[in-house]
Order: sequence, then C-alpha cells, then structure tokens
Amino acid sequence: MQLTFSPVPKLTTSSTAAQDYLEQIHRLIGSKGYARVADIAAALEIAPASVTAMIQRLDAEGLVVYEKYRGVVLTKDGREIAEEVVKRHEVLASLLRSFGLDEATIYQDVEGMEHHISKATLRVLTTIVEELEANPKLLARLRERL
Amino acid sequence: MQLTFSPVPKLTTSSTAAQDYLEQIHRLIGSKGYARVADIAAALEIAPASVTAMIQRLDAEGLVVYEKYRGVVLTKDGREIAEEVVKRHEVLASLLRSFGLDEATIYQDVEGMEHHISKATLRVLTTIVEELEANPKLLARLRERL
DNA sequence: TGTCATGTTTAGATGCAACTAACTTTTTCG
DNA sequence: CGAAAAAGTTAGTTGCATCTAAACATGACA
Repeated sequence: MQLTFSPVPKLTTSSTAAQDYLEQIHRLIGSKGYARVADIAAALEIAPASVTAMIQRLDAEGLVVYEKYRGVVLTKDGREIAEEVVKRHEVLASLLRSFGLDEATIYQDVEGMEHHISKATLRVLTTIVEELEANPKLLARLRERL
Repeated sequence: MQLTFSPVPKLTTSSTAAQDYLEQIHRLIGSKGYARVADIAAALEIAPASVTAMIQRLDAEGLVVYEKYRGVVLTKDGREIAEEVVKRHEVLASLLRSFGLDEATIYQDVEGMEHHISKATLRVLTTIVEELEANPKLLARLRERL
C-alpha cells in the first residue's frame, strides 16, 4: 500500500515579505471585513502590482484564496501564520510602549524584529511584559534608568 | 566660497547582509588578527565568490579596505557599524541566555533580530538585562513562569 | 625555482521582491 | 444603460544577494 503524506504547508513562505502580507491581510479582514489589493498596497506602502504578484504566490502555496479581480481571503494555514506574526508584533510593541518609546520607533523596530522571534523567545518576552504589567513599581524603576 | 561637506557614511549599507559581513569581519580580526575571504565565507555559510562581491561593495562604500587576493580590513566607519551590531547582538544574546534558551535558538533569533534594533530599543533591552543581572531573585521568579 | 594545491576572483545565472507602463475588469453615476 | 473613473492585472525591468564554473594568483616545498 502506498503511503500518503499530509500536505505539510511547504514553508517556502517563511519569507518575511510573505509574512508581512499575511499580517496585513489579517488586519484588514479584522477591521474592514475584507482585504482589497489597494488596501494591502497602501498598508505596506508598495505598488498594487506587487501585491497581485505576491497574493498569487500565496495562493499557490495555499495560504490565501485568490480570485482575480475579487480580492483575497486567508486559508486556515494562512490565518495561523498571520496570527503568530500578529502575536509577536503585539508582544514586542507592548514591551517597547511600556518603556515610553515613540510610536515611530516602535513601528520600525517591531516591523524588523517580529519575523525572527521563535516560540521560545516569544515566551521570554511575554513573561517580561506580564511582569512589568503586574509590577508597576519595577517598570517605574527601570524607566528611571533609561 | 564652495562649501565642502564631511563625508557622511552614505548609509546604502544599512542592508542587513552588509552588517552581517562587517560583524563577522570584526569578529575574525578580533580573534585571529585578520579576515580572509575563506573564513568570512565559512562564518556566514556562503560561497567565497559571494564574499568577494560584497567586500568589493563595502570597499566602494568606504567601510573596508580591500586589496585583491590580500584580505580585508575595517575602516573607522566600518568598525563603528560592526561594533554597533556586535553590541546589539550581545545584549539580545545575554537576555535570552539568562532565560536558559538553547544556543541554537539564541543564535537564530539574535541573528535575525539584531539588525532591526534602534538605539532606543537597545537601551530598553540593556536596562532589562542589567536589572536581571542585579536582581537574580527576579530572574529566578520569571524563569519559573516559562 | 618551477609546479601544484589552496585560496581568490571573474563571469554569468538564478530567485526574490520590488518597480513602471500598458492593458483589462469592475464599479459608479449621469 | 453606457461611459468614465477606479481598481486590478500582465509584461517586462531593476537591484540585491546569492550561486556555480572556470580562470587566475599566491605560497609552500620538492
């Protein structure tokens, strides 16, 4: 008997660019209910043509469902990746925000760092954020030192 | 009278790849006294030909001095960039190491994140690391929670 | 000192992710 | 309803960072 293998997502799409698209598509669907090419392009500050190219690739990899001229929807796999990226984003952003960094710096650093955080590192950062939230004295003391 | 401008480093070389080269060249010079193409290639796990291409670019940008077949040396500008990258690397690594992450994870995450850390974020992370070093009770408590 | 192994460079190709310009489809509204 | 505007797509180009294969330089040593 021939064994069949479950279609493991083919992680070609660990590219940080692809993750950025998935993240934005997820955010747009969350806030507006749908994700149009023009909105994705605006959010990522790139040309619409580039968005078309990428969502075709993401569709081929099974992370979104794309219908020409109709817009795009996340698959389960795509949503899972998007949610992980968002989670990492949130943790990093709240850490930096708790120390009072300006939003522009937060945006830039988080955008750069978020793709490279493993599960293990995410747990470390989450723990730190939780402690600082639970322990405002500590946070205040550390902020002093900046 | 014609004004002359001081040669601001031309930050084309904010590319993360370029930073990786500068960091490794710096490390090699630090440990062996010199940086050969083959060693850089081995450290970065890329082909020697790719190293040649990059150090030519870094030379053109004034970050290294490159003499064909002779090896490479950092300029002041190049060394400054390399030292910043190393500093960010060290802070991130010691944070993760203090929480007991395995070296492989540390290496991977740090390698990815280090290029995207601004001065401000570096200060935040440094402060956290210092506090954990000064306050082992806190560290122990947080490690419990992982 | 000439030869050869090792190390380095050049030339040319590839993949990714962006771009612009031109074309097509969809939507809006008079 | 149909024409103009808006949105989306295709085709072709670019820059970066990598690769392989082949040519070339350097240094060791027989």
